[in-house]
Amino acid sequence: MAKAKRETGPPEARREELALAAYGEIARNGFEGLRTREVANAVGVNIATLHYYFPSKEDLIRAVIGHAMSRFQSTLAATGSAADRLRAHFQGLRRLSRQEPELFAVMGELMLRSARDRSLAQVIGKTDAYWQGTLRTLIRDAQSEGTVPRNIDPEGMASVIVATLKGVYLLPVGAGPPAGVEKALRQLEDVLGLR
Amino acid sequence: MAKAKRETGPPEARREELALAAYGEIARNGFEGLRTREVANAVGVNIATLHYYFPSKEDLIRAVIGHAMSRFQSTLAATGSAADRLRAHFQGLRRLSRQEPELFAVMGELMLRSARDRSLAQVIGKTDAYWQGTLRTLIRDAQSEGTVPRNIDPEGMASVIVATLKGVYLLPVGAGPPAGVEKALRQLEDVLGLR
DNA sequence: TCCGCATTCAATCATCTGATTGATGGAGAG
DNA sequence: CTCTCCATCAATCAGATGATTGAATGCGGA
Repeated sequence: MAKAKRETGPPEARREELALAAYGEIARNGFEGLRTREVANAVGVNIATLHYYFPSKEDLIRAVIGHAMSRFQSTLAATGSAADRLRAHFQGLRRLSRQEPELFAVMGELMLRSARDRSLAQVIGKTDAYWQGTLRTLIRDAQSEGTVPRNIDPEGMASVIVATLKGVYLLPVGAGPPAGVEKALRQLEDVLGLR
Repeated sequence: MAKAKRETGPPEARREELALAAYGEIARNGFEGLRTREVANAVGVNIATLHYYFPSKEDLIRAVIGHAMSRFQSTLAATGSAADRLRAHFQGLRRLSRQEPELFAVMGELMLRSARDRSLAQVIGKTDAYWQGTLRTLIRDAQSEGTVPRNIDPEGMASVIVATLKGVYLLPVGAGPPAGVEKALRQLEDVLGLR
């Protein structure tokens, strides 16, 4: 259209490029090590240019949050029986942790930071509630289908699953071998009767 | 006038005071917001004095790590049957999270940082292994006692418990109400037949 | 009393870091 | 061709931050 060529055009690409670079920077160095200069450098751009797109560092961080959260929401999409969708969820997280380990590093940083950032806490709280609610429903449905044992409380188990996945994926202990991860996941699946 | 009299007990007192202040600072602001000046201020001491006891910021952080880890190890001490000791462990964590919430904030920071700090990762990895190992043994013993169901894998369930507790306590979502915490803990206790 | 040692402080340094300013090149409109 | 923005850059600022220096202050021993 006539005027704004930046709404969806190439200039928007630069914006995303910068947000992406910041995302990677946080994954590698945490918020503690996030430097605007490094972000600009990674894109091969002047610091002033970064501030042209993001007036302040906080604005840049907001963009990173948006990116991370959107990446994450893609893990609950699946079809089939409730049990199948639960299996798919676990499997999807396994795959995601292999293909995009940075995402989990960033999510961990975001969760910790949410303790000191009200607006961030709100964003995360919402995603969290949706996640847990979806799991609760899936567990309940899977009980109706006869897959998940009846003596399990959907609400409580949803809490356990969410907490376990957070603990396993967002707080890595031995940087390299995800041995404990698989043990925990398998045990969860066993309790749910998914194997 | 003469210099104000210092309240020196043991020569280590000032050192601990500073480490404690840094500990509190990290609990409030995270590593991201740790400033040596603030730490010195909190103790009412000159920055140079801080550097007299801790040549570098890293040295100060090491001391904080030591303090946090030692505080944490006190949660596994208990006597009685394996089931009782498991119950006591959960109960002890509930109490600790009420009485020393800072400890969990700091532990969360440490866990995240361990991804970028090899020596820290080693310290935490050791504590983690000990924790998980103890739980595994307790679960196995509780199975012999007939409390915990036989179909549970002690190794896997220990992983689940550790991960769940980390997720629940170290990655707070809704800053205030620990509603989800209690749900998750109860469900874990139910699965273990502890209630 | 004098000396040495342990502590502490005021002042300062060197750098880092987020942010701003003014100028420049280029593409499209008239 | 010229005028006008958009995007970008080099240079710079102001404040923060980890660390150092050299000088006090007080205490115990010789």
